[in-house]
Amino acid sequence: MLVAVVSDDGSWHGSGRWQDVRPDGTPAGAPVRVADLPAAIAAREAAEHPRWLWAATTEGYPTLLRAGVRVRRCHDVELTEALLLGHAGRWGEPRALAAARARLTGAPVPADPPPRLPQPPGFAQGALFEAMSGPPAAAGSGVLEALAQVYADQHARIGATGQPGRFALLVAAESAGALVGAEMGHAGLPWRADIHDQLLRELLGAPQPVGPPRRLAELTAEINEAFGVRGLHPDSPAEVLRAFSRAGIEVPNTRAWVLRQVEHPAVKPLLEYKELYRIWTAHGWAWRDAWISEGRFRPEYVPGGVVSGRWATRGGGALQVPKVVRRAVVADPGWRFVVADAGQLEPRVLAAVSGDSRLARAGAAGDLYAALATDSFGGDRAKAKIALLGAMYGQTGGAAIPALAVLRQSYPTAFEYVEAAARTGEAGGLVRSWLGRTCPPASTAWRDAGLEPPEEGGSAEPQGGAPGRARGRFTRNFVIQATAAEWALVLLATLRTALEGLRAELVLFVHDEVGVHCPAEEAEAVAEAVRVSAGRAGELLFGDTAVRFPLDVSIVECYADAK
DNA sequence: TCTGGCGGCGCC
DNA sequence: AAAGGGCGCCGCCAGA
Repeated sequence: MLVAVVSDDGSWHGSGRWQDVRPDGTPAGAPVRVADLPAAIAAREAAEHPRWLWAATTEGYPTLLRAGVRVRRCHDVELTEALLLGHAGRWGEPRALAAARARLTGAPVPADPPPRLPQPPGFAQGALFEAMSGPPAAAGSGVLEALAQVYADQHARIGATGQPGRFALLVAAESAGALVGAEMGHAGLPWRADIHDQLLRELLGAPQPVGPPRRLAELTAEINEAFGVRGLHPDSPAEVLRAFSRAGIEVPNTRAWVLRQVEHPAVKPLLEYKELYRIWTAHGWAWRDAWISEGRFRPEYVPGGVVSGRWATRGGGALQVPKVVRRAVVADPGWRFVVADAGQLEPRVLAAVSGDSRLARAGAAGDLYAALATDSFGGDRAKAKIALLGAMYGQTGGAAIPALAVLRQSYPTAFEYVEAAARTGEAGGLVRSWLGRTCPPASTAWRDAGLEPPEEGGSAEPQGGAPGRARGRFTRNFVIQATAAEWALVLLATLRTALEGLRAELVLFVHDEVGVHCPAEEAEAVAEAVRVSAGRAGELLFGDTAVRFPLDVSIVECYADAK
């Protein structure tokens, strides 16, 4: 059963209405008013586990979670609309429920509300902020009708895609991902502020009332001494470039890998400075004070926030936590982390989607690169790896050239799969993931490249030169990265279901890695659930394929000890 | 003084 | 080992 649901005032903790809807989107009963939305949803969820049809998971689900209410399934109209618009080559059009309905009725299409700003928990979330942002778009009368009407239309549009079964799976996974994202934000990642402080002091020295901590100040002095100057700021690329120039060394920029090739006494302290400076500014004491509360790091996840379908976060940098800082991620007493990451996910995805049976046979092995090396690269694993990475990312030079030639020769089907995606992109066309997520049109890429977008109707014009090649690399990678993201999303959704009935909670999801926080006695069961879910994800996406998707699973007390 | 673009680096 | 694809975040820097 599908149940359209809306909050009367958008708060999701007062009254609301719902209405049963048939799978084709036609109403299956009259609207029903409920006085206490969280309580009513909880009761109905317990009774029958309906699929909840709502405008956007981000609108109400966090509030429901705070009220202790979880749901098993939903259909997120906004995320689905974004997928369908993209599939139709209409990337970037407004995706909110109100916009989707306006397109159906011929009314003027309202723009989406601007995305919220990054906001650490507890900051300005009171009445003032809510008053400033106004009532949510999905409140008020007519919303139930809009939900049913737009759902029916989306149902029909999914059916009209080239691969309706796959696209339906994508829509279901995207909605499930939205639930997981909210639940992970609610649960938070266990984070020991005291250990964080201790490791910052070990790395950086004591924090100072004003200015950088002791170790950074020392390194600044060392760098100045090495250059024979005073007052140089190591964090100013322009000043560092000038200092090297005065020393007779011309470098194109001050990136770490460039400096590593330079012989000069300033290089060593500069490299150490960069590393520590990054930790201080991005994950130092200020970050900890803003983002850690009650022993938890609660970033705001944005499922589908990246064009490839990967998640993004709003504030907090949860997907870029430096490895050294992960020592602060410690399970509660008596609890463990089960951390699992997919090994060699992207080449396995290429093997599966391309239908290259020879590559798929290699993908059946635990080490795909090694199997590939034995098969065609004379046992040279490094060369096999370079070949695959080069093919997926569009590398054109260096050591990749001979490796790519071997790949083209021995695995022509897989090679052609990514080549075709690159050609399509360079010609201004669109490519799709396995389940049907579609890349943005070329005009977007051109804007990103600082060029004028093409004239109306000219989006299929080929674009030569560097921008065209850049778009070719983008579409080449998109078909792989977006499909890998789908595999991970399906794994996540499957795992979420498998964890029902346990105390275990999903607390971590980083592209191809998941983390579950659970009582120690549940750890083995959780580890097994993750492995089973990975297998299921492969089957759901690719059906009968020789390719396997093995996981590295660790049971640890500290995240830094995973793998 | 404020702001957008960019350099640089963290993660996958 | 590097470069190639995707991001977010920070501070610098030049221009309004």
